[in-house]
Amino acid sequence: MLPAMKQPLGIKQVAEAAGVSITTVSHALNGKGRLTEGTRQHVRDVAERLGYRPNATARNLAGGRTGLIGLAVAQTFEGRFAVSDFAYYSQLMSATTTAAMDAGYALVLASGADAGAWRSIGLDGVIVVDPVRGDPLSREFHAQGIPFVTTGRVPDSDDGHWVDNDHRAGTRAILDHLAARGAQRVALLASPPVTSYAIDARDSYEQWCAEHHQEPLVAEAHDDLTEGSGFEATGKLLRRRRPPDAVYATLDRLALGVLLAAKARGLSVPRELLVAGCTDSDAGKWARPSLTALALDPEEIGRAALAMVVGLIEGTDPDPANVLVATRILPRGSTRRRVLARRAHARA
Amino acid sequence: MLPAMKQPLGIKQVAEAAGVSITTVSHALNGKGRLTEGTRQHVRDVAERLGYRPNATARNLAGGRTGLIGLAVAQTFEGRFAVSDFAYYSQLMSATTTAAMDAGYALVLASGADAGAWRSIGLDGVIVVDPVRGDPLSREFHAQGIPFVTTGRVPDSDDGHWVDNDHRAGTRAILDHLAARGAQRVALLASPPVTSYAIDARDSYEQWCAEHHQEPLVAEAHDDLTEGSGFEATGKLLRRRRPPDAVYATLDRLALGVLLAAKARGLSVPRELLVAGCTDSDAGKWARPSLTALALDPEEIGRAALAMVVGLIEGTDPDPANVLVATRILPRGSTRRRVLARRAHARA
DNA sequence: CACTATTGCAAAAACGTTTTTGCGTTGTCA
DNA sequence: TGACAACGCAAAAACGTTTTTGCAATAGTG
Repeated sequence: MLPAMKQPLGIKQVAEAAGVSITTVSHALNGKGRLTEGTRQHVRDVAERLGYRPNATARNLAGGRTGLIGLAVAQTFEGRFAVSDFAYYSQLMSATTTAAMDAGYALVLASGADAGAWRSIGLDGVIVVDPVRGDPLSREFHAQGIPFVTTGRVPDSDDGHWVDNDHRAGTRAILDHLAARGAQRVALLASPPVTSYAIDARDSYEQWCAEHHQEPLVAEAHDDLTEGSGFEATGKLLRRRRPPDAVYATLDRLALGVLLAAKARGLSVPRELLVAGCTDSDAGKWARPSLTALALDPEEIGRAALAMVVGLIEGTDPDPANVLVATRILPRGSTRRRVLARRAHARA
Repeated sequence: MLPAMKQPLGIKQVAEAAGVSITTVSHALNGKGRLTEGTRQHVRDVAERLGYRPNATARNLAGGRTGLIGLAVAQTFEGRFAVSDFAYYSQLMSATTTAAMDAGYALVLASGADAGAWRSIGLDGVIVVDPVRGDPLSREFHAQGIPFVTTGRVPDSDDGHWVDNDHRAGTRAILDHLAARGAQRVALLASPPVTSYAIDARDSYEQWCAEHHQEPLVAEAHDDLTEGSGFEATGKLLRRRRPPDAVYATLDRLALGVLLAAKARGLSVPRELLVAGCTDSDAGKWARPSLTALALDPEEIGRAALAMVVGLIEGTDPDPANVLVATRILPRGSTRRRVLARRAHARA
């Protein structure tokens, strides 16, 4: 079968084959203009027979929109688009993609590593995930006049459109949970305060400590935000003269590191140390003891952010400009204090 | 600050401000044409000062490319883009995104649920993940003449460009591993044979059984491919008159279901039942006993697929048209048979 | 010094649509 | 039957770039 001299199949060819003008073809296929149903159907048939697909780029140029929404993860690690490293990101991305499709948009992915890479893509709007202080991505999109919504707030700047987990309430709730399970001295294992969630957790923690007459005890995970960092940071906490009897880690992977560190030092969880982490994940569910989590709702975050950015794009100014998504506590083994254990603790 | 009457900032405005033609602006910014270095720099300065960003859509229309590569997951569940449900997909997607950025492309995501959604996006190429039998997505892209690469082969059609895990070799290796740990009667817990990996695993298993004079024992996970399905299917296996003493599940989540089922029946893993799963995941690492896995390499798959589709796009016909990526076995607790256990088994 | 290359830039044609405008033709009503 | 609206479609102008072509002015050559 000789491949026919591949002449481009455009609206012009369809018009010719159907014996009408390109205007009529466009109108017929898009349901616009004034055409007899007969003409409309005829054109549709011809287009179908020829297998015509309108050129998306040309359509975008004429229509002034691309149907693309960007999803940029601001917090990257060594330039990699490390979505798979955190279940939260995976779920957020997945739900956002589904929501975007439902709204007639497609999602374009990239890391925030270089803002320039975004320049060559025509985006109708953008969702910036976990913006950092003085976020370059947000600046870029603002400069370009592209509507954008952030997931998490831009630190030191409360304006703009954003969707966020209610970290303040959540942090207080999980600290209350730990206290209710007998914790007398809760430490915070936190990521560096470059994102709003890290800042919120820290602030709430300190406030909570003040209210509960506890001395704040904060360890910061350096390097990456993995189990290794959590392990290391926990080591320092436990070597203190007055070690904590509970740790709340602001990320599940850090919390898993706490479990490992406890095990390495022969500390029993939850008997001698209560552990809770933020963000639920499979790993936490399967760990032994299973990890009590402050569950965020990345899927709702994604859906809300998408709805908001679509609102911005399509002109219906979203009101309110900010959305807080509720969190909930999933109590599991790592904070399950048995009667026996409680007595043992009381003696200590 | 009154917002200035927002006149569009295009190449025309830059040309006017710089006192040159739009041709010169285009040439200056793209490093083409014949211009004095002075002119070139002058135009660049003006463009910079005005904050000019070329319109991506127009550029695409003129240039005939969009810089977009689609990533379509063919196997969807109830229309959702369920990337986050499987670590394999998350990692594949993440690595592919990074690779795409490095190659100067951006990745567009969508589920394979409706092939039509892809029509309105101008894609230079597509990666179809885990195509199913008679894959509608592949058909669509083939019809549109868009270069595409599949990750996993299209069942019943070995042609086309594809990248795949070496499931045949991997399956044999993991079965050998189980046999070496004392398994006498290995069952296969498989997903429905709609994708090439499911088919490959099944074929290899049956072949291996024939060679090792074992009666094949296949259970199929219905409904979804989650722990629940694995649990249920395992129940049926274990209720047989001659139950298996080892199970290989073609998906990690199914394998986790096997662990749960064993626990529910009071069967000790690995002493009384060996368990292995395909694809490594955090959950498997943290499970107790930890799950022996046939680790795939989604990141390499993603990178290879991306390189291949870029090759197709840019005309350098990729040779070979097919790539097999090696797998490796990660032996963990679920197949760790101790001396004592082996003796117990020998007696049984 | 005449003739040809080369240089530096501008004009214009593409890219493939959508949308606005325009213009005959037909139908309606007084 | 004439005026006017409604109808059915075509022509042409956008959309904002890139790329090809063209044309002076300058430099190089015999």
